[in-house]
Order: sequence, then structure tokens, then C-alpha cells
Amino acid sequence: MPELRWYREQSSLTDDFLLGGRPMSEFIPSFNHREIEPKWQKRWYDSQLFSGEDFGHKPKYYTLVEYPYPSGSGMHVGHFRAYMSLEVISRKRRMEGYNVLFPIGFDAFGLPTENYAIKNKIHPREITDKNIAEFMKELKAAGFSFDFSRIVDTTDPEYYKFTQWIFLKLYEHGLVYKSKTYVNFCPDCNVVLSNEESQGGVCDRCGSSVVQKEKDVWFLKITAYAEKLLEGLNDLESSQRIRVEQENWIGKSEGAYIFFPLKDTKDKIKVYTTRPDTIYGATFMVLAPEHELIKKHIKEIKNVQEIKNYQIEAKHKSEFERIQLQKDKTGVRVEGLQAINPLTGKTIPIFIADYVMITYGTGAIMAVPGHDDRDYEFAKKYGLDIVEVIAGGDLSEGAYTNTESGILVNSGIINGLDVARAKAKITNYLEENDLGEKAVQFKMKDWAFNRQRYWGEPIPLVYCRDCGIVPVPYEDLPVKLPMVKEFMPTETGESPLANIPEFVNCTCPKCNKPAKRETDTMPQWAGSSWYFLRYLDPHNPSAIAAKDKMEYWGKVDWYNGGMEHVTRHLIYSRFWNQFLYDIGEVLHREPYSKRTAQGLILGADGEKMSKSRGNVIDPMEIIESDGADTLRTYILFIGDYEMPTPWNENGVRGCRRFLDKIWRMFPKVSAITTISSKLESLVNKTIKGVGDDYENLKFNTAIAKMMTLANEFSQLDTISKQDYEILLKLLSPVASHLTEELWHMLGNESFLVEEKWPSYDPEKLMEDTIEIVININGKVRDKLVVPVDLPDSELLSRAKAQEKIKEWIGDKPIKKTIVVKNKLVNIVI
RNA sequence: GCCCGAGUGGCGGAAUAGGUAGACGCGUUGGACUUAAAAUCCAAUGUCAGCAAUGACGUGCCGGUUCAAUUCCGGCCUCGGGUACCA
Repeated sequence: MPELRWYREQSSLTDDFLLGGRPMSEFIPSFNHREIEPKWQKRWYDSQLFSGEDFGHKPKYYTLVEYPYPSGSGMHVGHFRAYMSLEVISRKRRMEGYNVLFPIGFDAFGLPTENYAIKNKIHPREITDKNIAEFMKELKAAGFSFDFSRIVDTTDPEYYKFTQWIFLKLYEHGLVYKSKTYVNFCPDCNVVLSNEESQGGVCDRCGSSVVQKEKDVWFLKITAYAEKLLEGLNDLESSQRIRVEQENWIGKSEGAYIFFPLKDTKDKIKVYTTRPDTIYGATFMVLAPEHELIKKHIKEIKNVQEIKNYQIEAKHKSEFERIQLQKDKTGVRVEGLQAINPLTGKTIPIFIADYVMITYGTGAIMAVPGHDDRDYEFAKKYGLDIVEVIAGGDLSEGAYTNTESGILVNSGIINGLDVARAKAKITNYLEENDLGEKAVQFKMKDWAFNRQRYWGEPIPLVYCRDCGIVPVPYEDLPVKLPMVKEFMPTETGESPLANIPEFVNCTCPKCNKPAKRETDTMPQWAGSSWYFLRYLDPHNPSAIAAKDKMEYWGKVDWYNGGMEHVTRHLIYSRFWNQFLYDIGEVLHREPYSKRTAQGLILGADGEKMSKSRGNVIDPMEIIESDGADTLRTYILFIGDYEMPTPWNENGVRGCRRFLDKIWRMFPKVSAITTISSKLESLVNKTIKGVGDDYENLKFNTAIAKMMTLANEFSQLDTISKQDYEILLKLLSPVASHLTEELWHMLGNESFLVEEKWPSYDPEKLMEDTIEIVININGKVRDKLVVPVDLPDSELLSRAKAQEKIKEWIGDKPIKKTIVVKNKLVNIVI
């Protein structure tokens, strides 16, 4: 083989330099990942290198990534991207002397497993175990530095025992209640569907039309925590978009309740508004079709049949239709009932319309057509009065909704004020005269917490004919899922568990008489709402985690995951943690210190990866063909970590080339450890740049900087061992196997994660000389190399002395000169 | 509709306390090595004009501030994400 000969001839090393390795004559120009990677994985995992040490004396650092759902299709490149950021940070932190906890587990309850089980007549337990085993294999083949001794599996009774325990605590504290609501139901499949499964009003499975069906639903009163969840965001370091999405989800608004007397009755219509300042412009009122006052005053209503028809119509409109028909507002005037505007004293008509939601505010509004788009549209359609109360718009064109500028008019006591002042004054007035009060509303709704599914945590409640709803005693947990063969969906839309008598029938914990279990299970969000706590003490049989371990590990220092989980999962888990804090079960109100989110990896066609598009990349194929390190490097080099980026096969090859280049320069490493002065500044800059970039999720530029350094190295005849080792350390969090191999080939015996992270000398970041740009009128005309920190005056005179610059200036007078130290000279003529 | 984010070469993307636009990688072209190919190495590569030195233009569009704008300001357009008749 000619390559071997070439390497032997080129190498400045003798065979005995390779201390622990093989003789130079066996060196090949491309590393063998199939040999190297499993070798180091085995040595790392066998020596428990990545285990977080409870009560360790080093400072702790807790890195958390969103644990996967172990699907049958194995790992996705998206998983790799999601984990690689904190993989790099975790390895770096270990080198910086931290006791790192970087755990992983499985969010294994869920519909795909259940559906697969039904279709193939295999128990979900069996499927889940198989999938978890496959995921474990793949995670290890990728060389992730997870602490595999702390695996949690949400479907393990020893885990969901505590999921049920937390549910009972919520129940005990009045945060669980039952209510009726409408759910998406597929009449063909006889199954209740989530919003995700019924998008566009069509069943995800069979394509038939989804109908709304009334159901009993268990709710968790997350709205009781709305304010705290909003406030808690101040203690969560995150990007703007992550914060704003949560704020919008919670949806706090401030305004007032106002009472409008119902004419000729003792009743009042309570409305919520964010614009009490526009009350003088309220020319009619709108109630949600379901509003209770309609029922109460049905006798006075003259057009009862019309009203009832509209109510029925509204009820049968699906979510989908309501959105589709959004533009076309409908409603019915309630004949026989009228309201009085408490400020103008005028009598105004009342309507019911489905653009007012019974679930938000008070289910009734004062309509101000002059200054609300929806009210404007409605008023136009039904020919209602439009009164201008804020000057600045053109009411023949549309509602004027600007609150920044505009002065109150036609508004009695608040005339002449701006919106902000008018709001304050009118709210005061309303309160003083018992006409209304300050109020806050949230868009967030209570969390519907039950599913009609088999493969989920049973809800630990019992129905007793005598005692009513009785919680299962804590000591009887877990309520285990029965290991039965058949768990087909029922025809009635009830949970499959309802068909299993040995599960349903039980005795009442209070009176010991025969009773029946709740047959619904919890949603998939349940298990993931507290898993970060279980990692701290994953095998504790008697508590979520021991207090002293919670105290030692504290909050999650850095949590990375998908943008799609920023609203629901993040808010749900923060809710549970805050609740557990309030009842003294955890030590921090907020569970996470910092949250980041990776961007999506798209297919090579720029579209979202999906089986139907056929653009899915199997990470395991790349690990096989080019190695885990190549995949790890490319996943980070692919683009801005926080942005969506398309996959590119050639990019993978480029990363492999980069790693091979580092491998191939090994024979040029000189045993002499003197620092190469020529590269001193570049090496220092690279240490600083790579470290900073890792911390800021700029992995693409970090790798670019290491490529630049490697390119410089490859120009040299010999590379100082010290310089080369610095590069290996910087690269080790990314290409962990290759760098480990080379590190040992240099004769080192430690693992790289046990080594110290390189430090740089701030004095040596600057070169001795620097290239200055000379501008004429702001355009680059010449360049000049000068010593660093040359005084401005000297710089200017040297610039003017340049031949080209003299030509450009000619005999024109110089109007102005600008000198920026170590950067440029600009001469204005 | 509203709220975020983003628009830069053939492609992924660099560079914003305003100061050399296009780092790094991919691709392409030419060359070296080879019987040949792969691999590797060297060189070129924003567009236009020119043999060249060089010049003009160029960061979604229009305008502004400045000696100097991808970066700041005003007004748009397009794409991606979130949310949705939330009063």
C-alpha cells in the first residue's frame, strides 16, 4: 500500500514514539471508526466515567435534555441535534472541574405504542421494552456521555407510582375537579381524539368527520398558578422567543369588570373589558350563546324560538367551523331584553353571538364598535350605532384601535384624556360608584387531564355508591395497569380499561363496599412533568427523591429541548414543580435556571423530514458509514443551532474530511513540547473563541475555528505536541472518540473528560502586526501592515504616504480624517 | 388578524458597542500525484467590464441618519414559527 510507505517516509517520528499504540508502519490515512468508536464507548461506560456523583465535593452542574419517546422507528437526527448541545457542554463542564449530572430516560406512555400494540397484538410493555433497548443501543453507539445508571421509564410502576402520588396531592389540595366539556370524537373509530389528531375537523386515522361529544373531564386547576407561572419567567434565563411564547400562552390581560343593568330587572350583566375607557361608546351588548341570563329570563324574551335555534346551531359548530367562519359574524338580537349603559344612561340592545366565548372573561361583552374590529363588523352587519369616543381614526373606514395616540371625546368625565389616563380615571370612578372593578384575565385554560386510553397512568380515584369519589390511599399506590391481552377501544368512547372487570371492580377505600375505579388514564404530559426530579434519586421507593439529594443537585442548570415543548411541557412541568414547592416537597419554586431550544433539521429538500416525503435521514446509517464522530460534528456544523437547517449529504463528507485531516497530521506531531511561537496568538484566540462559542450555542463557528487551526497545523512540517493536544481537548466534546484515540496514541493514560479544559493567555490574543484598511470617502482603496497599537497620528501619516493614496487624493483638499485604532483610516476629500 | 424570528454567493452559513461583506464547509473549474480511478495536495471561485493592473455594482425592496450601514431609524415585501373571534 503506497499510503503507508508515504506516511513512513514523511513522518518525523520513530516507532518508539508511539508509546501505547502501534508502530508507525501501521498508520493509515483515514481513521477506522468501526474499531475506535466501540472501543472507547466500552471503556467509558465500563468505567462509569459519566456518572453524576451524589454529594460529590466538586461543584455540581445539572444538564437536562428532553427525554425521548421510544418509538419503533428508532432515533431521529433531530434527537441528535437536541442532545448534542448539552453533550458538548456536559463534557466541557467535566473538564472544567464540575460534578455533572447529565441523565436520560424514556417518556414511554403514548398512542403510537398503543396503536401498534392493537394492530399487531403485542402487549405495549413488550414493545416499549424492545424500543427502549434499541434506543439505549443507539444512544451508546453515538457515544453520548449520559449517566445511564439513572435511566427513568415513565411506564415503570415504580415511576408512575409517584406520578399518581403527585396527582393525589393535587386532588388533596383542591386543584383537581371534574366538569363536562366537548371533546373531538370520531364516530367511525368510536374514539376520542386530541386536537392534534383531529386537525381540520378530520379524523387522523380514518379521515371521517370529527364530531363534538360531551364528556366528563378531569381538570387540573393550572389557572390557579397563572400569575406565579408568569412571574417565574423572571427566574428563567432564556431567549426572547421562548419567553414570549410562554407569556402569550398564559395570556395575562388587565382591565375591568363592569356591570350593565338589565332593564326592568334586578339583574346586571357582568362584562370583562380591557378598554374601560371606551365605555361611553358601548352601544350594544353581546352574550355568548350559552350565557346563563338567557335561560333565566327566557320568559321575557319574545323571540325564544329564534334564540334556541341559534344556540343549537352554535353548539354543533365544531372548533374547525368556528375558525373557518370567523370572518362571517352571526348573531341574534334578544328581543324583550335591554341593557343600560351605566355611564351614558342610554338603553342599548342585547345580542347573542358565537364570537363571544363562554370560556373567556364573563362570557359577555360591552360592544364598542367604534374601537373594536369585531364589534365594528357586527355593528355594520346589523345596522347598529357606532359612536366615536377616541379621536384620531376614520369610523367610516373601520374601528380605530390605536391606544398610543388619540384623545377621548364624547366621554363625559374622561373627555380630553389620553387612553392610559382615561383608563385609570374611569376604573376608579367605576369602583367608587359600585359600577365595576379592576380585573385580570388569563387566556390559559385549565388542563384537561384524562384520556380514554389504555397505555397511560391510571387515574387513582374510585367511585363508591355511598362515598362518592374517593382517592386511592397513598399506601396503595401504584394503581397498576392490568397486563391484559385485549384493550380495544370501547364503542362508547370510554377507556379500554372499562372493559376489564378485574381492573374496574374494587372496594371502596373508605367503606370497603364494592366500588368501581376511574378507567381513564393520564395524558402523556403527566410523566414528563416531574421526570427531572426523579433523576436525582431514580430508585427511591418511598419518595420522589430524597431531600438531601434534591438539595445537593438543586435546580436544573441548563435545559435544552424543542420549541414545540416551550408552551405545554415547559409550563406543565413548571406548574407541578411550583405546586410541589408550595406543599414543601421540592426546594426551588422554579425547576430550571436556563432554557434553550434547538432548530429543526429539515430534509435535503428543505421540507420537514417525514416518512411520506421520503426525506428522512437515519442517523444509524451515518454512524455505520462515517462514524459517530462525523455525525456529531456535522450535526453541530450544519448551521445556526437555534435555526432550522436543511440536511446536506456533502456536508457530512466535509466533516469526515476534517476529522481525517486531524488524524493524518498525527505523524507530524513533534515530541518536543515547546510552543510554536508562530501560532501562539492563533492558538490562544482559538481557545477563547471555541470556549465562548460553545457556551453561546455557536457550535458551527466553534468548529470553523478549529478547522482554521487545523488548516494552519497542516501547513507545518512538525506540530508541537502541546499545540496538538490543545486542539484535541477543544474538539473532544464534539468528536469524542477520535480525540480520545489520538490522545492515548500520544502516550496519555487519562480520559480526556478528566483533563483540564485549556486556558488562554489574554495577553497573547493579539498579533504583533495588523492590517489596516485605508478608505477614501468611505471606500477601501489600500491596505497597510503596521505594528499593533500604532498611535493615530503615525498611522495617518503612514497612510497618506502610500503611493495609491497619494494618487487618489491628488491635489484635492482633505476635508476630514478619521482614524480607528488597529482598524482603519478614512480620508474624506 | 396579532406576536415572535429570519431574508447575505451556486448551497449551508460567517461578520452587527456602525469600520476590509462573504470566515469555515460544500459544490464547481483547472493543475499535481496515479497506467487509471478513488483518496490526498495545490490554485481559482459574488456579479459585470477588462489580457491585466484595476474599476463599477453588490447583504429582500424604498427612503433617511453618518466620514462610513448587512449592522441604526422610518415605511413596505416575502418566508418560517406561535396563536387565534381572548373582548
